[in-house]
Amino acid sequence: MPGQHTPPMPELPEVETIVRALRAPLIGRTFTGLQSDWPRHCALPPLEEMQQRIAGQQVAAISRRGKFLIFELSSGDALIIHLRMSGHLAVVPTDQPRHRHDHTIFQLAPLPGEVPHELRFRDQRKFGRIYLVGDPNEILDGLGPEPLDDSFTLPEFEANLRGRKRVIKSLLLDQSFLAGVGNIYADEALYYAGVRPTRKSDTLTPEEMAALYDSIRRVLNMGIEREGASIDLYLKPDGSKGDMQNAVAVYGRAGRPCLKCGTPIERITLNGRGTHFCPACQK
DNA sequence: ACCGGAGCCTGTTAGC
DNA sequence: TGCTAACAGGCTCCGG
Repeated sequence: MPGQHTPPMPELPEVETIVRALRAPLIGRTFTGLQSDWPRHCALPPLEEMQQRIAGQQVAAISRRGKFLIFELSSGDALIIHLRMSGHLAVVPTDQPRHRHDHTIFQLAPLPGEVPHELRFRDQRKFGRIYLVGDPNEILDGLGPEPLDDSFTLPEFEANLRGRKRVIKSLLLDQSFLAGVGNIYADEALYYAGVRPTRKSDTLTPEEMAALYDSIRRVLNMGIEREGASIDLYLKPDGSKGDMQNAVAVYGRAGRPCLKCGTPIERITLNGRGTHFCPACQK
C-alpha cells in the first residue's frame, strides 16, 4: 500500500499528464549531454553510447504510448522512457539542488536570457528504463490498443476478449492486451463495472463487457482530469502530489466501507498483485 | 494459452 | 527501542 509520501504509480493518466507538462519546456530544446549515477537506466543502447548519440539532438515532439513516453528527436531517433514503479520527469533549473533519487540527468542547451535547465529522471526504485532508438516500434511493438483512442471501440474490445480464458484482471494488466492500465486503474475499472477481478474473461456477459469497456475509459479519463488539475506539481521537486485517495474507490481501501453499499472492501493477492474489490457490488 | 515464481530495487512496516 | 525480514509493485524471463 502506498504511503502518503509515496507518489502514485505512474499509469496511463500519470504518464499522459507528464507528457503534457513536458511539452512546453522541452519542445525545440536541444540535449547537450546525459549523465547518470545509475547506468542501468539506459537499457538500449548502453549509457556511454546513449551519451554520444543524444548530444546535439533536438526535441521535435512528445507523445505517449501505453505507459511509455516518446520524445521524437529531429534526427528521426526516438528517446523512449518507461517510468515503471517510481519514475518522475521534470525540467528544473540546474542550480536547484538535486534530489537523492535524481539518478539520470538530461542536460539542455541554455536559452538566451534564461537560467539553464535540465531534465531530471527521478526514480526511487530504479526500475525505470530509457531507450534511444531509430525506430520506436523496436520498443513499442507488442503493445495492445490505446484504451482512449477512437479506434478502440467496444466491438474491438469484445473481439479481443473472444477466445481468451484468463482471470479478467490479469488480462487488463497485460500490456499486449491493453496498453497503459496498471494495478490501480484495473481495480477501479472492475469496481465501477461491477465485475470481480477474479472472474474468468470468458464468463463476462455482453452487459459486463460493455460496462467494463466504459469504466476503463471513464477511470482513465478521470485520472487524467485529476492529474491535470495538479499538473504544475510535476514541475516542482517536493514530490507532493494530487489527492489520489479522494478519487479512488477501492484501491488501497481494504477494510474500509464501499462507497456504494458500505460493505468492507476486500483485499486479495491475484497473480502477485494486491487486488481490491467490493464483495457485494462486484459479481 | 495461461499461470506461478524469481529477480530487479528501496522505503515502509510488521515482528521479534 | 532497535534490529531484521517481509512486503509492495511493473515488467521480463524461465519453467510447468
